[in-house]
Amino acid sequence: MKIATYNVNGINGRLPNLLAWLDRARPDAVALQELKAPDDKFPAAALEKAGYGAVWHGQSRWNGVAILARGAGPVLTRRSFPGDPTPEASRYIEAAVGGVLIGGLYLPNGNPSPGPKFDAKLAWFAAFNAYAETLLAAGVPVVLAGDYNVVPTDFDLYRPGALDGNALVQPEPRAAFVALVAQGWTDALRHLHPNEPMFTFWDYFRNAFARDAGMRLDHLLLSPGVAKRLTAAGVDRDARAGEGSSDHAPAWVALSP
DNA sequence: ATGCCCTTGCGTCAAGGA
Repeated sequence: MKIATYNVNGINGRLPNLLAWLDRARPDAVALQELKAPDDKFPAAALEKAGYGAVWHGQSRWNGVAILARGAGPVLTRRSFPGDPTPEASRYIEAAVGGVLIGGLYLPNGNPSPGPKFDAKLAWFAAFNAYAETLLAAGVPVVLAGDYNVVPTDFDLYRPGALDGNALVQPEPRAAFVALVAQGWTDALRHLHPNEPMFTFWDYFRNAFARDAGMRLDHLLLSPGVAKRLTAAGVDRDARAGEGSSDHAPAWVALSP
């Protein structure tokens, strides 16, 4: 079973890119972020035609998350999590696919830092960590997949110091990510690739992708039972290279049955 | 210190992104 996370940066504007990647990568389940589309503009018919059922939580212009499942409908469990400080923003969706509970998240960016947006990021992160702990306590197979808007360490960044002052690299969100993983989750890409950066995002500015001036922002955290089934993990960089691509690339894990 | 580039909306600019 292959599970991916992909910040599409506008699902309608980049629908051809998304469909082409689905056709190549054939993931069984996908968490999507930054739909930038309200619920009634979600391209359900086009995805259905491509063989994917979907549940979504849209919002006009910003945010927006969805979960896709190949050859099936994801079984929706939540469109926000208990304790979400800003449930009016579409940043979480959760569904069961193939016996795995998938939490799809889009954590607030938090810039500029410091400031109210940074404070809101930390508040969202703290509330999410509390919810994640209840998922672990439930003992069910879970994958928390999404754009965490955190560069966990300097190794996850093309040049240490390149983002000084940026909300993505501040000690507080980094500590929150460490605390989340410490609950018992496995950071799948880092676990299987301890010596490669595994970037998932490259700025549109300054020819960043060609220079490989990237960062690792998109993560798949596995509950203990799922982690035992982990056989491979990667980033589909070719999806970032194409014309009209998102500034993120899909990240994925493969699980044994 | 800021812009670079790119998205969406009822819009020919603003706001958010990272």
